[in-house]
Amino acid sequence: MPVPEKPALEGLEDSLAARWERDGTYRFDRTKSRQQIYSIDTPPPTVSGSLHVGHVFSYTHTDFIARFQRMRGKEVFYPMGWDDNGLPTERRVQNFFGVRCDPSLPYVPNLTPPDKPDKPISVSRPNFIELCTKLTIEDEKAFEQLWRYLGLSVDWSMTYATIGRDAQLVSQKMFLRLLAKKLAYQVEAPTLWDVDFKTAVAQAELEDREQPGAYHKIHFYREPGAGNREPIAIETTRPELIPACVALVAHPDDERYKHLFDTHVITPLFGVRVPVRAHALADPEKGSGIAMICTFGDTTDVTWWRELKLPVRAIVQANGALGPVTWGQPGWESADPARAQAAYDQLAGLSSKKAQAKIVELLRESGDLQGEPKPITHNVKFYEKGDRPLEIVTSRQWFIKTIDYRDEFIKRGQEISWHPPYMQARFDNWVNGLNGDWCISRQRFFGVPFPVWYPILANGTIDYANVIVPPEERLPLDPSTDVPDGYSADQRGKPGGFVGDPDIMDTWATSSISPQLVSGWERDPDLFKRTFPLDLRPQAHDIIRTWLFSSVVRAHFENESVPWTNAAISGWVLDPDRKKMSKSKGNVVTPLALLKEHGSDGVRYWAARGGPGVDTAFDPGQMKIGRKLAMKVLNVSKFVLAGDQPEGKVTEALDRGMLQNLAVVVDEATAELENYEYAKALAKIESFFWDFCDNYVEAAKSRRYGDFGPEAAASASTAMRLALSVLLRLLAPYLAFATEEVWSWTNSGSIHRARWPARDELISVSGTDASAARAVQHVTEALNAIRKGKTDQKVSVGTPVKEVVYRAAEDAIACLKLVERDLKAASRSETLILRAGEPGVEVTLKPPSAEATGGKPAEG
RNA sequence: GGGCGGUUAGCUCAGUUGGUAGAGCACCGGCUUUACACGCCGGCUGUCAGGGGUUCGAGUCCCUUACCGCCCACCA
Repeated sequence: MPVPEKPALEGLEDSLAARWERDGTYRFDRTKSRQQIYSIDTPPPTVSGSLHVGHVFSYTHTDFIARFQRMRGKEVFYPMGWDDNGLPTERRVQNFFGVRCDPSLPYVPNLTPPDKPDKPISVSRPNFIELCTKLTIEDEKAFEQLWRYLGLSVDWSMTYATIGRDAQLVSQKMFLRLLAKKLAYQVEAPTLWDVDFKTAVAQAELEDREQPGAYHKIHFYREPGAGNREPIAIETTRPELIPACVALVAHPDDERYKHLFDTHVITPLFGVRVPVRAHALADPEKGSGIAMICTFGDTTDVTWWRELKLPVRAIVQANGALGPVTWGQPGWESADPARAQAAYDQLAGLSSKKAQAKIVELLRESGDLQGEPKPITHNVKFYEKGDRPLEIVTSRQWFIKTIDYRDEFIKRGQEISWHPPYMQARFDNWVNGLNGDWCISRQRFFGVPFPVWYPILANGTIDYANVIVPPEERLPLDPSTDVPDGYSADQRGKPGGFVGDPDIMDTWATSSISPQLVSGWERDPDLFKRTFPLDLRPQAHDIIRTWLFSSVVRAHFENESVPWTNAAISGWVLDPDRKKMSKSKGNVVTPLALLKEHGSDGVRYWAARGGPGVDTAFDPGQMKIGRKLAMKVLNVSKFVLAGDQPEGKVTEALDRGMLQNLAVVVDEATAELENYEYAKALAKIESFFWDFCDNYVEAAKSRRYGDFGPEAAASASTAMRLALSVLLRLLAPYLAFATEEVWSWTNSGSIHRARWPARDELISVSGTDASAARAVQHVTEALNAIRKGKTDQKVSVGTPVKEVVYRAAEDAIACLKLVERDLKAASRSETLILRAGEPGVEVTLKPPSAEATGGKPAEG
């Protein structure tokens, strides 16, 4: 392809993306050995949302590394996944199709949801999943287009979906392996619970939100005959949980309450006899210093309940409302059951919030509320996607063991190279701060089901202790539709029959197996051998505690290995208020519009300036600069490559010095990129590139035009072409489009499969004499001084002048003698005098000629 | 309360093992210069967050304070 007359960036994204696809430029060659392969565990973006500028930022970082490794000669394994699993998709499907999932229904083949049903229709879980797939497939196409336009060098023949068949297979198989090793277990226990989604949630999915609340001072009483009848004042923010109170607790050293320890007190309204206990977690400074333990108000209650071995009196149901209670029954003993019942009946069926208002009335009437509630704001735990505070509900859930293995996880963390290194501390902090095993079951529908069933005993109760496990060959399966071996379908739900586990796996339980999923674990042993453990996990820092941690757990238990050897943690994109861009309102920029406006190379350049782990400001100004850089690449390339330039030996000092300096840049940039410091590498490359354009090319230009004969010209053009070739390759990971465009003018293959530059290809041409390298630096200084001399006299730097006298240190002058011809030509002076001495420059203009004076009127 | 990161020119950020403060943008001025006006040249701009210490010498090392961001713990 010839050098174009007017090179342009417009349209390169579409035309080159199409060419890369046609030529299979990024196609993974799976015949290469593990040594030759560089494998990436790409994060699958959530397709139910939309891609934002933060995604563009971090995915581009991965692409820099992928392109660098590919040019270094590695065969890059770079798949892309779609996270179409989980609650966001489920909610969208419900609204879009007007359906609800009912796992008890059988699968209906070829189900089409009606247009606009009046009320949601119920469908089976497999049908629901089909609809999810149908909806997300469109999103995935749009995402792929954006990634192609941005220039991600992904092998698009290797995509996966987190709800896909393989993802289910791997998730279920790895779960059964954990079960067999007793690393997964189920237990009925208090669990953090979202009352709207009606599902358990994990520690990692919590967030705190500031909420208004109030301290209520309420009265408990000592048992008759156990001392004075003065009420004991307890401060609580959740008076509605008084009926669930199982004890009071104070600090063991608290003198105010020591006399009450191991005595009993009576709860207000309900007359329940509860013990007073001592526990170090009770804070004497807080409230009245003595607290109510309820089953369960918060996680501290759970701790106390467990450690003090207290009974359960649970009142909050799965839907968040207070459930029915018959007072006087075992577990609900009361000194006055009729009174307790009368009070409780006014609370039953109400949500926590409404029950609280009601019980305040009741307490006021009975005189057990001291003063008025004192409003406060406090942090309350929420499910990160939820709308109401979490409750703690006792339910049967699946767990993966983690707390007993914390030390092993920390050791795995040490086997991973973290980029930047300090991110490892976040991992260590999280692991050391774990306070319970990992709850992986969710009471939702759109996700990977637990592939197990339970027998139903003759009396109709479910025998959870004897889990029915399928052979691995049957996976993936859905226990709500599939039937366990040895049973028939009509035995489902019947005494003597079976029932499927109704739950699905937590989103992190399924996404944590992405290393095994992409590498073909247990499905493609050949691929697995060549890619696992992977070389790189790129991801953002906010999900170290979730995705990164859970992936380490799974690989540790299944593969006895780390899942990958490098973790590259990218920062966030911040808006001008220093808030995370994707979270604050009204600042989300459509990525495609951004790419169209500034060009993909412009946006890639901006992304490249945010180093690993560094939160970076959204800055269109940087994108403009990137676009200018890309444009400059096109233009200087046009100059260097256009026309028939003579080839020959590189003999001139200026040329050899420039190539030597470039060799240093190659070494430095390579070292930075090997260390995942793509931003630092770019800064060095870019700085050299501009110096090359503004100083070297300017100084060598006259000679290359042939002003000093063909051999001198050949030296210049040969050196320039070599330098350009190296610079293009150094810039290729960043400016994927502009560099490919230029490369195509003189090469047939893709620059992205070209060899990464090495110092040898430069040094073998330039030699290594230090004076030549220094001469280039001195030429730049001299040129700058001479240009300043001209600018001071208000003439263009291209103006021919009569005489230039340049003075500098003796060794600088000695170097400049080597390149005197070039300097004289670039300064456009009839006479150039180089002199050792105090640094300085004198530029003598030509006397104004008759035509010049006549043609240009003097300033007024 | 614990941990991690940050605070350098109006803005965005570099500053490797301590050795006279840098780049780009913005701003101002000059320049049709045969690759490029998406260009070229020049100029202006700093108590390196505050305080203390080590040192001949600190943006850089140590201590400390403040502020910003994130993570965790606590939230009766």
